[in-house]
Amino acid sequence: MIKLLLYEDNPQLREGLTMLISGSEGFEVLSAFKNCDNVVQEVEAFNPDVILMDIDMPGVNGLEGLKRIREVNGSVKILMLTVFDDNKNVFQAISNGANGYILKKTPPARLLEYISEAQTGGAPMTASVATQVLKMFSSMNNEKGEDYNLSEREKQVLQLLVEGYSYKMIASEMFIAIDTVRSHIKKIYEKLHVNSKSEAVAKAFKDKIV
Amino acid sequence: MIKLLLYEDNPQLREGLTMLISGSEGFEVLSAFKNCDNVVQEVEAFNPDVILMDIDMPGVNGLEGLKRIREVNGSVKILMLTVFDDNKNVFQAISNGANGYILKKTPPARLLEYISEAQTGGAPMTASVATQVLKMFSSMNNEKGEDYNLSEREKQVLQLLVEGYSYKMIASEMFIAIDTVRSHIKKIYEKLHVNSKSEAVAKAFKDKIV
DNA sequence: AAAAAGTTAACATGTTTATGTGGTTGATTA
DNA sequence: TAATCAACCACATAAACATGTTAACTTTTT
Repeated sequence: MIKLLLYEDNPQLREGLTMLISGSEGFEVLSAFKNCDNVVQEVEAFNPDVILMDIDMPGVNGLEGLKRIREVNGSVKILMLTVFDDNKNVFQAISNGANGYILKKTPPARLLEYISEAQTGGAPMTASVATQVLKMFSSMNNEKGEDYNLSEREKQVLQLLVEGYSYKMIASEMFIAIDTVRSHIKKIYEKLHVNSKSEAVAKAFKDKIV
Repeated sequence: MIKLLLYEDNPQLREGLTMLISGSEGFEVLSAFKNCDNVVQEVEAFNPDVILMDIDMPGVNGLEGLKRIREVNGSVKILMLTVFDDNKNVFQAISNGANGYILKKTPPARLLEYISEAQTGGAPMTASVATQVLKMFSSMNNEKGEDYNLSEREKQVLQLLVEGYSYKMIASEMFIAIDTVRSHIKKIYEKLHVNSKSEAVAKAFKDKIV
């Protein structure tokens, strides 16, 4: 039996969702509220498995409610409900520890699946929301223009440099002579267009070589 | 009618998926291949709407195939198929422009939905995969844990170290004696719990001090 | 098969760092 | 007011690093 709390300001939708969920085998809505004004106390009192949280509510809204809950409870699953797949809200919700982000137009059967998935550790999200997430993900990640053509061995050496190994330690770690380490490093400097260990390490991070 | 190409090395699964998809109203598998060796030519020849791409294939695997397609075609929708929800592969696939990432155990009916969603611009992913994505998302966005209590002056020195300045250059840049630079750096090492320039630089990046 | 690139290694020379010990000054805090 | 801390400076020594040259051998590419 999955126990839920519901936060939704629209009375019709609140009633409808409660009826739908509580009327389904294995689901029970413990209580439903029209805003998050006392969300912390309510969550503590009812100790639900999953919370359905509308984003747009008068008073304390869903994002703020999410934050408040996460300050005291990191384990309850929270599914955000919204009418839009709004970029900004999605980002906010994810950063604040929401477990999923689904649209209100989600068909009832699917909604119940999503709740189950959230309860078992999944992060259900509608495809349109996932699109936003993926866009953000790839935009904030990498551009990594140059390749630098480091050979395998050179990458290994650079990796160890980054980890703070001295030439001597690298030599012993890689079973080669210290002079060979020097050779590799010289080559690395040429390829990265740097001339010191620190610069190489910095570049390795910046350009995500390691 | 959604036109698909299928890449999957397992003959049974390949046949099964082809039968399933082509046997469904509104879907058509144009062709199915057991590896990505000629993926670019095939995609150009068939011009599909959606591509189902297995990750693990002999020869050119799915991730490499994805990359090759994206080099010449940014619009075709590509859904990655895998048996696991493997962290590393998910990351790779997303970075390389996959439109969705679904598990092979996905029930047939749901698979068809996913294909439709991808075709209309969504990014379907199973809840378990989404969990990985969200974890990565919030981990790369986190605030630095420790503060390390670096003084203003120490931060400046560290900043210059990261940029590859030698002690001498730092001294002249900051209008202080080289021995003072040493003092600062010693203090920095203590505070960061490191004992070499490279480690300090690496830590500066990792913990977003600079 | 020839050319190019990668890996290994040695030798030499000068520079830079890491580390220790010592100190002065001025501002903040207990 | 005494103590603490940040910022400053100096001298000394051993270790680590940067740079140059040379060269044998292997693998990959052309």
